[in-house]
Amino acid sequence: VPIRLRDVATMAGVSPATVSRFVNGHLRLPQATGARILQAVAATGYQPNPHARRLSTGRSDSIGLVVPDIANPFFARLAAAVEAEADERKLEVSLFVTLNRPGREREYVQALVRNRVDGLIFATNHADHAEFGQVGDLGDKVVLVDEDVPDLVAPRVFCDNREGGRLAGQYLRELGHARVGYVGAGPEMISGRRRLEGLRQGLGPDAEVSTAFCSYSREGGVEAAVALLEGGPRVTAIFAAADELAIGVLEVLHARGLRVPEDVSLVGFDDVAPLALFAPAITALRQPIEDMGRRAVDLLVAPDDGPRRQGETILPVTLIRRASCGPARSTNRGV
Amino acid sequence: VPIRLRDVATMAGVSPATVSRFVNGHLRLPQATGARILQAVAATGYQPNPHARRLSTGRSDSIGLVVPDIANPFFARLAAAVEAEADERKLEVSLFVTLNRPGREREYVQALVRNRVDGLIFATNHADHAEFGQVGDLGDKVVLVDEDVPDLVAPRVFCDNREGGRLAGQYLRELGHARVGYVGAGPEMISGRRRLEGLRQGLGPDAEVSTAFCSYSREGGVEAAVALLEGGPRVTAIFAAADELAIGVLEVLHARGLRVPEDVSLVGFDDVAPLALFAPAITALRQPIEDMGRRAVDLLVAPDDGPRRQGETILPVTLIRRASCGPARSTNRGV
DNA sequence: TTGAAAGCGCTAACAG
DNA sequence: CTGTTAGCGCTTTCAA
Repeated sequence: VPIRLRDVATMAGVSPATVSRFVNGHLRLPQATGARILQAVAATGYQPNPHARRLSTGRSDSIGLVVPDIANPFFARLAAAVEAEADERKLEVSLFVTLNRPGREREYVQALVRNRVDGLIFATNHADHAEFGQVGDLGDKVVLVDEDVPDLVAPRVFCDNREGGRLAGQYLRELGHARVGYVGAGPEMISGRRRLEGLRQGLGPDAEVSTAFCSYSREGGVEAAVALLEGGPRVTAIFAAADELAIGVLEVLHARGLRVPEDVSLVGFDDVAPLALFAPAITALRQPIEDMGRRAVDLLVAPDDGPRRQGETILPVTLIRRASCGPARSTNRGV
Repeated sequence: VPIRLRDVATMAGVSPATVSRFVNGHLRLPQATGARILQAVAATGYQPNPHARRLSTGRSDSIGLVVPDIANPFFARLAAAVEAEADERKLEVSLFVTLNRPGREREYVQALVRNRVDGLIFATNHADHAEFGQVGDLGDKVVLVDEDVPDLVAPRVFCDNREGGRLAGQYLRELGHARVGYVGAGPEMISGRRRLEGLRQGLGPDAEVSTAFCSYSREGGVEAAVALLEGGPRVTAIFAAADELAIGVLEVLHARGLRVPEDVSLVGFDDVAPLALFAPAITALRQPIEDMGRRAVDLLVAPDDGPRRQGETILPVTLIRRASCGPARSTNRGV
């Protein structure tokens, strides 16, 4: 039989309201009374009924994490960070996976509006958010992570995409590369746009960059790599705007007998896969995922008018140099 | 302003009870009345308040997924499968990450008992479940996945651990290996015990296997590999009972200048990491994680007395042959 | 068949 | 400062 607040109250010889206030910390009680209550709670093993509490308060003390695919290591690590931070704040996390199913986002907003969750941490990796972008005022209950949703008013947590691109471009330029391929999201996505801009900036005005836009998936990387190989000028290096893309590119390169980095250099982005053990170990920009996840929760629970609620939070990226980039030589077989 | 059931009822000219019954499918209504209700729902955009419903029914229509670490690709993929299956059944999933923090498991059981979730899918990768094993009757509300918790009465979903070990052993024997190292969990864990038994069985009675027990983590793999290298007889092949372990072993091998498979062959387990792209591509037993996750949800929602509720469900594993295993030669440098 | 009313367990005005 | 009371919004017996 479940123990109710009332049972505890009876046992401690006080009213339910007193117990409620006391256990929720809204009330200081004389030593003796407090002890009696605590004692009754311990004796009965009382645990409050969360649904009753939620119905009464209108809060759920839980947040929703929306990701395209939790099997993707990037979002899995984001989830780990979000869960850890939420846990510290006694918040439960509900997992919502979109798998790019249309209409899902609206459902999650409904979940929010109906107080099923107190807030939403929203991560995406594609650009199609027709419905979601249009929802009106979500009252600072949503935080966007990693990718933008145009027209949606909400604080954002991004890594420094532009700087990441710039770092890669600069590094490649130092190695002498002047014809570089970009594999990644197109300008309709903020990550794609900024990384590409950064890449161009880092490479300098004399470099030539060929772009092959694709979705963030291994297949996307394969297709883009093929497109790069078949059309346009030969490149001596490829910048792939995600690990999975780099993996797809690498597969194509391997399949065509192109060596990395002797024939083509390769830079990835995210650094969530065990890139160090690949053949060759892949150089990549590392996103501060843990920080991003924790910060997102931070922002979500911050008071509505707090200073941290506005605009973008940009967290720094790091270039992790491994074996997949080498000097551009005139003898390169190129792509 | 939120729309309540009552508002819809008023608008449709019926009582709240009727609307409730109708929208929950407990009641068939004359065409006209039904249409009026539907119309009112649509017009107002009514969404039931989940907390009120949960309080009233004592169900939450959500399940808890307990994993040691969601950043671990194995559990991330398990989560993806569980979420997908749960979603199809209109079940929400709450994510509980233990990070091996003691006492957590008791909390999750409490969550279960308090109806915060209707059921728990429980995955672990260590053996210490003192408290959890002791809880009494969970009323068929828990399903164990991937690893056992002794003394806990609940249906279990495992991959065919013994067969996995056997397949590896047999393969290695065919390649001529007679001195093999085992890196993985010890006999206190069902995965460790069965995989090792299977390995011995597949290798046959004449083979010699050295064991290095460790926790399921990259560091565990490193330590175990070092132990294997330093103590005991040289081995010509290593069976690592998890991908991460194989990765740790590979790191040590690389660091010591040992070539795979020329000097040592290596077999992993799980096949969740992008093993095909490693140097060398790693041979591994593939677990049917998607099936395991879906089946677990299945079992959880099955009626209490259904035939599927009892005992273990064993799902088949597959040996994926890649480049990390080669013939045992007398010229092997060995370990 | 439909409706009125009680109640799920908790919180928070309000009153004493 | 403590207790009484009225909900939170839904489901569901029970009565009509």
